[in-house]
Amino acid sequence: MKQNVRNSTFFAPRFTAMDADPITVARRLLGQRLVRVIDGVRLAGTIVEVEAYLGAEDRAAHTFGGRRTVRNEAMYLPGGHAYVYFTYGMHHCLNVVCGRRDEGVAVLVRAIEPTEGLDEMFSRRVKAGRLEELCSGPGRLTQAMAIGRSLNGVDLRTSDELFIERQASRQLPQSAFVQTRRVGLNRSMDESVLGLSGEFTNWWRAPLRFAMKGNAFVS
DNA sequence: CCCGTGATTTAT
DNA sequence: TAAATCACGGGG
Repeated sequence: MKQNVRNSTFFAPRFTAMDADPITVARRLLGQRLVRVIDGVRLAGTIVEVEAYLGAEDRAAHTFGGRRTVRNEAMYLPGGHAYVYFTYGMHHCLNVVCGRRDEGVAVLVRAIEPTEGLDEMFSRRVKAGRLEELCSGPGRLTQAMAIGRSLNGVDLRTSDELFIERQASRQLPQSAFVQTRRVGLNRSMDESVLGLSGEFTNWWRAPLRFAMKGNAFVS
């Protein structure tokens, strides 16, 4: 039975405050609701884990050094757009572009706590495991929600296929989330480099991963 | 720990 | 043209 999209939750207010810097947006995104609509069916979950990528000065960012390629072009769109890329020959990753046009900054969505369309999401996952593994990981959540390159560059503030609904009425207090180094980065980024700001920064150690404290759906 | 997988980037 | 890389996931 397909869920009728014309219900109250479908018209929940959109989360649109994505034109700030990626660290601010990362914290704001925790607790918001990521929504994917396919054939009128809602797939949704609460964002519980994200990572900030700081652009030209960030060794781990696809836009490091101001690099502009066909792949990362969407990351230079204005804040509020989606940057979806394909990696390791089999996984897609979803990023929320932040800041202003041409800044090249974004937030990677690493995990959500699934709340709607669980059956549909399980059926899309090759390995249907426990609920805690359904959308916990950047590649897992894109597979469960059928987020692929066709959604690269869409405006999350206006799209009816992929968007974010305002869930938490205010920003989470610092005590509600943990901050750690980012996952999956090459250790060569451990060397400190002189960033654009003129200060030495260690991008491997930089605490740019944000996760809701004690949440079982964090990857 | 290791490997599948293939687009993208970088080196030659 | 070839090699290396990769914001990962699944299996041992």
